[in-house]
Amino acid sequence: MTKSRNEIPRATVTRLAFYLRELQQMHRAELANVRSQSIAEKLGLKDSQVRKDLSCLGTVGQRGVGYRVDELIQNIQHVLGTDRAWNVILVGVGNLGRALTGYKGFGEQGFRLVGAFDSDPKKIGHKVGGLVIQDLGSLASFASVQAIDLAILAVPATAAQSVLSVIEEANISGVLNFAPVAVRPSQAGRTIVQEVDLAIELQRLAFSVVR
Amino acid sequence: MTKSRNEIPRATVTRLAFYLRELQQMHRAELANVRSQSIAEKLGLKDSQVRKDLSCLGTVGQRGVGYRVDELIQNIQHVLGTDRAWNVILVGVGNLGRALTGYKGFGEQGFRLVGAFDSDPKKIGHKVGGLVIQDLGSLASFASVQAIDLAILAVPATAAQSVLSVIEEANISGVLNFAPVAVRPSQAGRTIVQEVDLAIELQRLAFSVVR
DNA sequence: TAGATTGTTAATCGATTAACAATC
DNA sequence: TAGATTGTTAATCGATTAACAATC
Repeated sequence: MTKSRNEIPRATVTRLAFYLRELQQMHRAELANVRSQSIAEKLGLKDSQVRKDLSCLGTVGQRGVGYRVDELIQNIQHVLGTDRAWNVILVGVGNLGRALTGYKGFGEQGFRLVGAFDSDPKKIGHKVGGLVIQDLGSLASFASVQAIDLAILAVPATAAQSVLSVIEEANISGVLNFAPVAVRPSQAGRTIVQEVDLAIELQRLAFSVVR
Repeated sequence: MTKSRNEIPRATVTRLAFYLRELQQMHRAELANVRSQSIAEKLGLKDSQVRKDLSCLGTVGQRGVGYRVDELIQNIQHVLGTDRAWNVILVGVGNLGRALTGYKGFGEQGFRLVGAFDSDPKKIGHKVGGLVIQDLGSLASFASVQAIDLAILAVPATAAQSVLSVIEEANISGVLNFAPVAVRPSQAGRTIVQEVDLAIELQRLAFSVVR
């Protein structure tokens, strides 16, 4: 079978999100049009790469002119699924979790932080970033009322796998895992986990510097 | 020209850092040996992928037995360059920056946070994570005395590019950029920048969930 | 030895790039 | 029209995988 029209390569998806970031900035600067070369230069890519990626959106450019910034933004958001709001909860209100509740970037891309959970009784009831910290035990009932799409997992490594089970049982479909351990969904193929490890990013940088 | 023995693909470098994380956990659990299949299962990869990656280390496995955990750890750290300590500074003590000073994972991988800088006079002189916040203006002189290897850039998007110039002038060779904007080193090829964007990670997750 | 697991090959798959016809 | 820039092709490059001989 040949590749369907709207199957988008993972590498392209990542770049589309970076294009979006630049385009939103251009939009704020009131630029109406942009060429593939301008985007490419900002991100250190080839212009042909940018055009190839953008062609996945279902053709929006004008030959001789370029792309409309606002149209591109809408198209990318539609492909990424961020043309609607996503309800997100934070699980684990430690050092990092606390910072994430104040992170502006999530809201700007349509991710609404609507709940915060922890298992430490000393934290429960206190507020963080405008949210009352709730007990992990009430996650399932909360999720069934609130329609939660995603969870940010920011608990210690030792707790990550078992907390993931709780998240899975609450029927949350995606997890962004900041815990420095690989967690695996128990039921095959239900919850999607995306790993983020800040120390690993630093290691990748270190490697680049040494070479 | 054929590929040199110690050129390691970027994709492999990233996975090696993940292997390292698992191996360190196994080491703490006092496991002496490990098979490629065990590592693969934990991370959702193929065993042949793991073996291929590990073969970049210059052969450490024993047929019929597996790999020695401690040997593997040392080899990966050597390749990544984290078999020595790295001096890191934080630039931008906002919400996220503050959390990063308390992030244990950096220290565990050999990254020492040795300085914190901000341009806000109200913050200067105060302490964060055991470090006195210094003025951005004193970054260059601090770096010349302290031998700084890397900088974590956690300033607002609007400031990122100009602060990068300050970092470059201080001869710091690598920057981990958390600012949600692409920054480009001014002098060609000197400072290496690695982008991390937490909102983009959430967008990638959203895409996976929708598909 | 028999059983297990690596190291490596070759095939396949996916991603990047240069080039240029199409066309605004 | 002339100039510019897209959209797309085909070539190249890089990464993944199955399979199995080598060997502990």
